[in-house]
Amino acid sequence: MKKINDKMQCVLDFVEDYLNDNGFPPSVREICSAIGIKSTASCQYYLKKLEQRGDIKRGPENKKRSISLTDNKKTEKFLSVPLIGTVTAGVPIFAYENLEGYYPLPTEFGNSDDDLFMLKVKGESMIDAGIYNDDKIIIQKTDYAENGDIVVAFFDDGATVKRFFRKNDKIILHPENSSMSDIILDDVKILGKVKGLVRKF
Amino acid sequence: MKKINDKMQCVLDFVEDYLNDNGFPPSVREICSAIGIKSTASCQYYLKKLEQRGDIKRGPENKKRSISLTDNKKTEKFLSVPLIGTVTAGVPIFAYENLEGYYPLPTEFGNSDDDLFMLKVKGESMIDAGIYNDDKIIIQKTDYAENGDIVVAFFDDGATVKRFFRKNDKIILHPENSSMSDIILDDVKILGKVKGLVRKF
DNA sequence: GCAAAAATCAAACGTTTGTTTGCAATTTTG
DNA sequence: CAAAATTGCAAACAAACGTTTGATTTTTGC
Repeated sequence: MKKINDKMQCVLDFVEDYLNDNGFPPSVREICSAIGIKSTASCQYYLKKLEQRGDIKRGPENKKRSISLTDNKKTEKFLSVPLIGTVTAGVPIFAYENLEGYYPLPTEFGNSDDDLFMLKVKGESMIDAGIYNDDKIIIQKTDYAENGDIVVAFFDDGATVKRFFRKNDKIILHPENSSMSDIILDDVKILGKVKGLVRKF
Repeated sequence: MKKINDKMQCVLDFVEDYLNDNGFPPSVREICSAIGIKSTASCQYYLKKLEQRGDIKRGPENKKRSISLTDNKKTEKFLSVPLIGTVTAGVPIFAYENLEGYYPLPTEFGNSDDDLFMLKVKGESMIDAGIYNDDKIIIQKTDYAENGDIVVAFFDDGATVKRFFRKNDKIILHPENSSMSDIILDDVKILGKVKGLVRKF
């Protein structure tokens, strides 16, 4: 009884697809007509087996459309991190206008998506640290940085990615690019630390 | 009519939670008792408003439990790509033992997860191309490559990442690292092309 | 080839559930 | 304050749906 056969797979596939397409589960009769069986009893028959195998779960008796996928079928946990478009002076970073969408990330980057965001890198100022133009960097919100951290800081009316140092009461924003020079400031607004990046070739 | 008020928010929250907990949507009456209203008509009233605002979607008339969240609420679509641990000679790459888990990726890397996999990079042979040790690279399965592609090839009993060239009937696997030299072969088994990477600092 | 098991069906039944209607209470607005 | 809009209720209807039963067909194992 542990084996899965064609029809069972059909039912399972259909339920998955239907859920993906509609956001709610199919009814028994919808499954019937989808996989080409004429009796709802046959469908029940398969559903019972799929439940026994642990592929699906069914709600309490008589609840309409109460089929759900079990965890081993459900997509694994992941983070959904806001991808910020442009950073402009004045407008708060996380204003809706700046939001380009949400980006899925594995949980290894954090436990909650609350303190993470992403930013598209413009420029070559960090190429020696392996951060290239158009990379999407993953940033953990914080206003504090330690020496050597790669940070996103507010500078010159926009966000900039640099390596951070504090020396003799001055802040040094160091570009990892031998053709560029350090930015030295009295104070700086730090948006977060760079925790990772995603690149598309 | 564009504003959301407490009760509407309650309904919306409940629907979201219910969907998360059960995998299928609540019925109108369940919403009623959850948020403490006694008439199903009142619930319809809120559901209609939420639908007008675009927060939820409702299925065709009379379909039971056909509430779904709209895309701005739904977790966006994403890919679930297998992350391969070690590549060993003999064992098929996609053997279960080699599978370290699944990794979420945005859909910009492909439409289906079928032809993608990921690999953890070991070594420094591609640092000049911005691929570092311990990076996770995203690979599209293919056995054909064009000049200049960064490929994953089977070489020396394992997978190696190199830039690919074909010249005078020879295959050149070129490491992007000035301290390493080209590998020249008569033939090579290509596993795929590198499409992107994910790095964790 | 035959008996047992598995798969499928049609039909009917009772529940759950979406929908509607009409009216009352409350809040907002001019 | 009166009119209008909003919010709420109870009740009843009809549609969609899950479930069950018992029979029929198909497959399987010997």
